[in-house]
Amino acid sequence: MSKKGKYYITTAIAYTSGKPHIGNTYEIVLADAIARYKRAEGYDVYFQTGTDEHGQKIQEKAEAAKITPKEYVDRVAGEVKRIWDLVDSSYDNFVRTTDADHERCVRKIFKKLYDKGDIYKGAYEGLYCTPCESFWTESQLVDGKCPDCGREVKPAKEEAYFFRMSKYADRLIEYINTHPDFIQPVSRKNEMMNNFLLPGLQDLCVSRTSFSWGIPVDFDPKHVVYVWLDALTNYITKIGYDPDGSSELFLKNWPADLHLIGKDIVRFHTIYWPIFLMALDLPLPKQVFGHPWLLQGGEKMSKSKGNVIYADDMVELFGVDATRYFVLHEMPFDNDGIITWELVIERFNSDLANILGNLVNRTVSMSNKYFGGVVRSTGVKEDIDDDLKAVVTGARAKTAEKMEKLRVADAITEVFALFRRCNKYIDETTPWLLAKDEEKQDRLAEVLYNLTESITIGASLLCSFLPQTAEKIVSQLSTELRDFDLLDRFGLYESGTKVTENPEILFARLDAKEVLPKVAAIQEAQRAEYEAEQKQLLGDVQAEEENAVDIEAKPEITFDDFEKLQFQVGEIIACEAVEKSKKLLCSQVRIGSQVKQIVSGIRKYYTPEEMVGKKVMVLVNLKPAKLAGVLSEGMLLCAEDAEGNLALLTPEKPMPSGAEIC
RNA sequence: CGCGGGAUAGAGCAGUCUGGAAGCUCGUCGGGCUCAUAACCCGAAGGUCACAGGUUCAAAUCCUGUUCCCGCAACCA
Repeated sequence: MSKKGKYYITTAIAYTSGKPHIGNTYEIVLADAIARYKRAEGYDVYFQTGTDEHGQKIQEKAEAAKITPKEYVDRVAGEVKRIWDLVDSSYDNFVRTTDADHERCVRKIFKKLYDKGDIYKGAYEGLYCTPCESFWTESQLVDGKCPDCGREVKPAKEEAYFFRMSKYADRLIEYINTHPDFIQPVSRKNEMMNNFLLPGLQDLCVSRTSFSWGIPVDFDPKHVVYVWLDALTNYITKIGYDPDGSSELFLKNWPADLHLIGKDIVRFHTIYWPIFLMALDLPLPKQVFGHPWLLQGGEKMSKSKGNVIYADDMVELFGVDATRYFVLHEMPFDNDGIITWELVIERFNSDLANILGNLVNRTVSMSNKYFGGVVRSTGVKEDIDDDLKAVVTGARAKTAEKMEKLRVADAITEVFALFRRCNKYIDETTPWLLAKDEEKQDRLAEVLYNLTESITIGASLLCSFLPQTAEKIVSQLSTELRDFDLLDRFGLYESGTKVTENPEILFARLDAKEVLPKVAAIQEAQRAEYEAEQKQLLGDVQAEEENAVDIEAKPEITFDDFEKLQFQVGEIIACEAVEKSKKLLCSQVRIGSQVKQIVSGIRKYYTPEEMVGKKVMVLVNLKPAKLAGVLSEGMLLCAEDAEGNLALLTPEKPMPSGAEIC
């Protein structure tokens, strides 16, 4: 086969904060299908995946589990790799950001960028969001909250290193505009341009001192390298990039042909990553594809709902190839896809069992029944054969066209169109009638030959998507998967070959009534596990000692300033949760002779029932505002500890409603 | 008026960029067939393409407005 050149494909490396679910697993299967397909087409493919193992979140998780971060990531990375192997992914390299060679190279890269002046040392005074590991400026905050996750940000100051993003912004904009295929699907490109590039890029803080689980900065070891700089560079470090001289593998494979990632991290891959590469004087990847998500019945998967679907559960119930088939077939191109157990069963039965499995089975059975298993080409053709042959020999081109555009779901549909055509051919030729006619034995043989040949070609196309099944099929036909270059030719199946005598059922039909109870058991176990985890977390919190709290001091105010605030005792006479909101309670508060409606973010700490009857401290003259669409005419005062737990303030002795607080 | 995405047959989706007879798969109903895993093949029913305007010879597709849904964000008052 003629070599078509190299093809370097990567998935995002999985963050090792927990076990990946089917939505995460989808990415590796998709990448694997593309990698296998490209190999079959004759490309020299290098397929890299792995795990992203640094960061504060992991450090915290490890502490919670009372093990070292390394032990923690070893455990999770092992789990990730196990699942990747379980779904038959054919990666060439499974990388971990804790690998020594990666760490060494990241240090060098950081140093190089520092020496070059693209990274400079500064002091960061700003607001920090712990879960996102991100600093934000006042102007970036949306209503005082982290614009990424919406959680609290804390004032923090640290000495830090910054990357001059703005220096490269114009070049990046130019690149994106002149390379329309760079960001796929296109809708994401506009998002990046409008939201980040055109408004202007800020310099990015690329080091942290607030935790230690990361790669130390070479020349200033109390800093660790920002996780994204660490993670993104795996695409080059792990194929042998080195500022002091790169390996053959790197020189051959870079730039990457495709970074396959989830749509949530498009920003990092199409803005920060290209800019880092420009700074290193390296070419940019050819394409970044931000794939959509699989949603469980239209909802996001969450453990608390017990609706998370894991690859190993699916594999156990349906098998590896059925799992691969579902995620590949059901995932649309740029909108989110839906997965439910019912849909999986439906696809399994109608496509895998009925269309494909049954076709192979009936074909092999007929060869056995009529010719003792021997498949012979007799050359007794009829016009009706032509359409079959046209469809079969044209399938490769059709599939290739879809794959070229990364339309993997459509590509697999094309392969199944071939099998559907075969089923139709059986009806058109009615072999069972031919069998009854002595004079038509040669025609019958030719029909079965055509079918066997067609299935061989179909299986050869299928092998990128369902490798095990493709192998099983050709094994039943006593032949081998055929080279892609030969798939537009009909008639290469060796005449006189004897197929298997007892064809194994490829996919036994499933009965939803039997499968769904197993699903229910899985979901129940998940909920139980979640509750146990929550209980333990709660226990840990309670066990913690009571800590005094220091908060940042505000500027001194005058008595006149204080006089502007009017506080009164209010009695809560009614209270209900605010719909469409997770945190808010809406209370009717009697203050003297008037009643005010006040919305408070305390749902986590008080139920509506226990609120009623309380005498509380109210800031009365605050300008009314709408929260989550509900009018709020004041503020209930609370004390807050370091964890953000809240307690309402109430008069220490009984006081009437409306009493002034001064 | 926070940002973005969406609304096409009972279900899941394509088609929208580049206007030109509403499509695919599943399900339902009817028929055919019996080699096969109650599988396969053929046919039918089922849609005012969310709603209302507009542009056009022609709109699911372009424009304007409205409603509803979903992410994210918001939500400490």
